[in-house]
Amino acid sequence: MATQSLNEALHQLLHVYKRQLRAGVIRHQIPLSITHIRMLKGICRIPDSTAGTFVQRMGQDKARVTRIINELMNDALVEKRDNPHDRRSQFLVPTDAGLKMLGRIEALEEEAAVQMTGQLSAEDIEAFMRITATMTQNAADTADKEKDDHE
Amino acid sequence: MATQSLNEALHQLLHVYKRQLRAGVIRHQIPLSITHIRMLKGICRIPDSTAGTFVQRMGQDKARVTRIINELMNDALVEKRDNPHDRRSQFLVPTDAGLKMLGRIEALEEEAAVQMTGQLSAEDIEAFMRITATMTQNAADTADKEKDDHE
DNA sequence: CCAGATGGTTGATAATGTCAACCAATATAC
DNA sequence: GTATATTGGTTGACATTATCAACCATCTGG
Repeated sequence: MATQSLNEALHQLLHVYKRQLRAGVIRHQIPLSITHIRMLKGICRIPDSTAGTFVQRMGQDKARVTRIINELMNDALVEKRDNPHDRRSQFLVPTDAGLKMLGRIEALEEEAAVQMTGQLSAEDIEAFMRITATMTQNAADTADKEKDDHE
Repeated sequence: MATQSLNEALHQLLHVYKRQLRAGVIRHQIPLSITHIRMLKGICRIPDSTAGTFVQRMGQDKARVTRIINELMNDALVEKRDNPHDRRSQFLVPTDAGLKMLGRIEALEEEAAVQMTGQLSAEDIEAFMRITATMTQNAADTADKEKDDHE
């Protein structure tokens, strides 16, 4: 298998996917970047969200997670609540405006998925989900292994 | 099919893939970013490369392509040659140093591909390539359609 | 009680990506 | 032959993404 083509295929997919999302963001008039959208979505859907749970789940740098959360708070889309179990940490909850924004985000994501998957069978999509889950796990395992090697 | 999971699967894949490549860049001591690597690779492999052909093939913004080329020239990895057919345009060719760098790039990409595809069958990989080609085409078609709509 | 670890914050920087305005050259239409 | 439109590429500017380091407050384990 040409390794070149796997690498290049991934690059191109990443690129067009992001470009498509950005176009959708404009079309749906969502005043948020892609990462803000993902995070707001997560806060709306997952109870007891904290900065730390996003670091875990999204694999994002905690500095960046903090900044995104602050920007969502500045936009009055989420609020912080005390975490009675750990005063270092705060729970994140959506505001009414955040919940309303979620509706538009869901429309955007539905549309993006439909566009991406046109002409693909349900089997193909399921295979894609399974294969990308494996690839993601492989890549994450490699990174963890490296980190451990450095320690 | 949960549209959320397709979107999130793509985000996570993009993220871990890039992180893995960056780790590989460090490990192979390649003093280039991912985009510089892709472009140098393209220049080494494809005759009559110009800024314009990269814009076409990689779907990248021409401003960015120009900047990357300039940086590769500054690093003495590529050179420009006159294009006798069009004085606006220049052919890009690798230098000896660029060709040597290609060897390391190929090692990096081979390793990244092997890591990503661990535990996947040849059929899975082939399915992945086919499905991502369709998705990339779908997303690109959507973007082109939109652009036409605006004109 | 205290050293070490953890959750989160801020500063700084690099890479990626886009848009706009521009110039030189080419192509097209008349 | 010439004016106009288009194209290839350049530069300025800015936003988003991503990371690392240093730090503070708090928690954990011995």
